[in-house]
Amino acid sequence: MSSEVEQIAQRRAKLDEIVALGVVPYPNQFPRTATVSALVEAHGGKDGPSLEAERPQTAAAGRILSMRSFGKANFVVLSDGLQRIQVYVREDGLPPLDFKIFKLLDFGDQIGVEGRVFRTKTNELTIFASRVHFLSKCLVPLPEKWHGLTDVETRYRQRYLDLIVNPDSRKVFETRARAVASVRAFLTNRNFLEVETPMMQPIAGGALARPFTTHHNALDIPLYLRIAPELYLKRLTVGGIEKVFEINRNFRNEGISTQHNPEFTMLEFYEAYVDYQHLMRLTEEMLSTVAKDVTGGTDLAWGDATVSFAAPYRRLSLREAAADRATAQLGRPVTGMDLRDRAKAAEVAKALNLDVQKGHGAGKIATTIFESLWERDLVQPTFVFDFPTEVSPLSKQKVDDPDTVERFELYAGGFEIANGFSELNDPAEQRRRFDGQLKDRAAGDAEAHQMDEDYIRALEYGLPPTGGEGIGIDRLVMLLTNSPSIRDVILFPLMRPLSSPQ
RNA sequence: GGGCCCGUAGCUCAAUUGGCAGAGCAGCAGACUCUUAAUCUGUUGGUUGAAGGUUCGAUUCCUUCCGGGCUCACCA
Repeated sequence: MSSEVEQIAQRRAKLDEIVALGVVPYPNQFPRTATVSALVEAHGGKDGPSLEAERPQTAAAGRILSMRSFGKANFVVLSDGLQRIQVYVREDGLPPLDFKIFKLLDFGDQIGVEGRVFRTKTNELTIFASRVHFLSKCLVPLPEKWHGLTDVETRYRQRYLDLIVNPDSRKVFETRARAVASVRAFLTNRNFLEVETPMMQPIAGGALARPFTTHHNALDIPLYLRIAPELYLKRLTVGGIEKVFEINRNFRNEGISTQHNPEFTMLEFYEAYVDYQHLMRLTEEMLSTVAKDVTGGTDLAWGDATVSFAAPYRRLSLREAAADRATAQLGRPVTGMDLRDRAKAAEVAKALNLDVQKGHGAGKIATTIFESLWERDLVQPTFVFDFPTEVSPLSKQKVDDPDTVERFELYAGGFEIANGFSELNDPAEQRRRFDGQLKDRAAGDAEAHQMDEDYIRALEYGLPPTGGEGIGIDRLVMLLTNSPSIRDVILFPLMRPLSSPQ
């Protein structure tokens, strides 16, 4: 009998036998003296004779990842989730009760082991067990030791299984943690203050996206899960926090793809008295530093390519770059100036088989043309700068060019990973921009920005010239870990719930 | 939401033109006191994602549904 149900029954019966031996089935603690990782770290470089001389004693604990039995001699691979060490269990090496317990163990069980560290004849670092303690039962059969777990659905739905049997998965999340720590250190070292602003907001602002809605009972008001922290962070800049950042979740009620999860982690930072040129330089410095901290270098493997995060990054003017490629694509001259003219831009877009909607002005069309012709090819880090004002309701216009804002997006790996701009700090102009967004909204654009009177009031107190930027942490981690899907770098990506059988 | 593809034992995968649902690992029983994908002998385990349909006969063909992957659209 060895269907899953039957194997669970067998394992439960073994647990009962362990209890019958007088053992506490689920003990409350185990006093270990070292983690498996610490043992590997401490003794991994020592040879057999030096370990024989030292005879280091240890008490370690972990999950059994494989068992090789020779009857009275047995080898067990023990894991702390990060590293693995072999345990040698022989009948004449430990108390009779411990050996009885050992014989009732299964692949996947949690045990504690006391013993000394040595090397076997085959030079494997090993704990020679003098005691074996039962810590917890794995009642459900685990995936196979050799092939591991490859079914992506199960890996995402039961991430714990993925972490148990696929060491590479654990490495991704170790890397993710180091990347976040590196970003935090980079900014903190430059006197940025880390803050936390509302995740539940009465007006979901700071980006163009559809929010999730919720409701507060006591106040009886609707609330939105934030789509960006932007407007709150700029209120803090008004309040005199000249360098501020937040690393936290945003929520957008939109499609799911290999590059989109409904909740995702964003870094946003604001620095007073600087413009977008400064932000681009700071970004180059930050990302090359993070890449080095996390991977040891600035060259990252990305599929078949290598992405270099060494500064400086290529810079492309949005309209000029779009016009260049449109020229090549259509075999006739298209200029950046053409893309400022609604009729000409729409004509070019149609020639490129792009969808042009009535409400879309020249700026939106130029942006669409750029994305369709360039985005996928931007594998090496590239700043795309000088966006149309029309698609940038929170960015500051260029002094000599009101149709263009001081804004950039950073692309790498073929997708956008950052968005930064000189912040619009003129309250009157901000009100005009919001009014323009309200018209889009009235025309049916659910992602258009809402009016935020409280934010305008804050601007009326005087926001200094400020540069602000958001960096998608999940996408950055995708690049740092060579992960093709955002779900590979999010521990529990959103999945459709499995319907329970009636 | 559209298009294409996938779903077989706990895991990884087979199954010829529509003709008895299989293997390896895991499990179970046994041998084995330095193995490491241990080995050897024996062995259990299936509502082939679900429900219908066609057929003498369906894992295979058709329909619907459920779940997933890639991709397009949308977005970061």
